[in-house]
Amino acid sequence: MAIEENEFISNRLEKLAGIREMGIAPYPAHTPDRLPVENLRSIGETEEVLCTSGRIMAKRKHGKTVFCDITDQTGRIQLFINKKNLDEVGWELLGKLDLGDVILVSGTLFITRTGELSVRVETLLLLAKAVRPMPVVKTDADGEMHDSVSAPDFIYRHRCIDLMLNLDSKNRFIARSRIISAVRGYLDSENFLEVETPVLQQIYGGAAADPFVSHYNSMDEECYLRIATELYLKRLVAGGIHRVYEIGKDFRNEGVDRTHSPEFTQLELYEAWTDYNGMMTRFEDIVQAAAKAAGVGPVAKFGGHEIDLAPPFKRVPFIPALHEKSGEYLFDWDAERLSGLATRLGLGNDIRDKPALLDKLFDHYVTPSLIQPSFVVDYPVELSPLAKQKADNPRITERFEAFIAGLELANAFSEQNDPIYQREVLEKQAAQSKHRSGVVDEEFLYALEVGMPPSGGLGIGIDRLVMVLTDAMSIRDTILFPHLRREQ
RNA sequence: GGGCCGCUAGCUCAGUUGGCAGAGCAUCUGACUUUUAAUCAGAGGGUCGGGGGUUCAAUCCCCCCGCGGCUCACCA
Repeated sequence: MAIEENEFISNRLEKLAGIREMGIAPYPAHTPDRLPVENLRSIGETEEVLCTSGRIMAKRKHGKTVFCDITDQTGRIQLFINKKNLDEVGWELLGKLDLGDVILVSGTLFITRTGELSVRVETLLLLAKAVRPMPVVKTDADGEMHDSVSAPDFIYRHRCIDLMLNLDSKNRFIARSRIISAVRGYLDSENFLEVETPVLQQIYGGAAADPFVSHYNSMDEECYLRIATELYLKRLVAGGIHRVYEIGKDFRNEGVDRTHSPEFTQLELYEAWTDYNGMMTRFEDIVQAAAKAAGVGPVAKFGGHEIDLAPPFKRVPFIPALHEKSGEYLFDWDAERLSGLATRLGLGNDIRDKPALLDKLFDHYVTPSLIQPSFVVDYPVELSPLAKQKADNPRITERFEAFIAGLELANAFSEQNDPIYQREVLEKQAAQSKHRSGVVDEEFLYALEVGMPPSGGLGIGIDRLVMVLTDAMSIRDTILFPHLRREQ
């Protein structure tokens, strides 16, 4: 299929043909040594002939002088191209260059009358001709952007354009990469071992979510994309890898919104000889490391809030907080009464069981107030099938969820390691839940039966962490290629 | 899946109480040897998301569909 034609593309294709007719290869195989644009800036004025390359972002023609701005990953620099400094071929080539073309230039560096460091171009080489035009962004004297690309679907579908033109977006993805790197660095320095567990699973578990279903032809069996790594990582703890983590994609076949993506990146770590208190410290440490990597100070700005990231984070007990915010002792209400309240609040009327109702009501009453980093602790046991109960109160578990800016960022608990209790819970759950077809993960239970040391486990939504640290209002802005419906 | 909003030139967006489709930037032609949102003169560029309906006439009103955003539901 030929590329879609329009005035702009055919225009450029003609120039491309013209360049070929000149005997110039428009996509040469390799380039001579070049300096990053940033290096030229730090060198400043010089009579030495230097070489750099980049994409043409602006072109200002003045007869026999042409000014171009080119950019590479390190920055922008102006080219001063004068007919008298260039050979005839170079000058003819210049006439066939457009915004977006990738070029290589060499020349000396000088400062123009208006005070801008510029390359006095002596040789000009084309490295890649752009046949598709890209939007032009201009910044006026007040620093205001004109014609920036803002349509969300355009940005998500053509991320290459977004990265070229929207500095905020580019910086966000750089920050994301550095955050993940810093998290790894922290965990590695604490002697955690990074592992990889199956993405393609015959039994999925570790969370309550609908999976993506696939089919393995040669085995002729149904399989699933993982929804969590939990049940595999705990087998490793039982096996003696006492500090272990995985950073990877989980897949949940559920609705998409500002804070949910069908494939998202999760860190799960498990650590023996500690409990959920240890996980709070780990979470605080990881947030510190990530914030530092993202260049965020002790106070992060997010959606107009100022968020103080300095530890220790606030502890908010689940049940007392719910009682305080709702003004009612909801934990003592029965399911019917809770359901009535939920319905009146417009929270949906199809929820029947009490724990789910409490969770829903907590979301309504308490979560929006959790702007500053907070650990919601001591969840009702029914909401936490894989967590250990408190020694002095079996109705609640040693579990926390971490919230920042009203976003749930992490979930952690003292891991349940009683194989008899765990089997009961999982079998009951498998029988009731729409998410399981009556199947429990026997290999996971086998590991608990062999014996797993007391451990803490922590899962962190990396995309949401990036949201908080880069002031992104949608999870899609933190994912390079978010899932979109197919274009018709 | 429900509700609301949006879709107009390559990009950002006006607009029409239903009557020849608009601007800035970008593109093309010309002028210009230190400009920087360069400037000046001229030109081209549209299935007004798609389909159907109402009407003398639809980009505009109605219906269906597509895509997107927000929101609700779902979601440990």
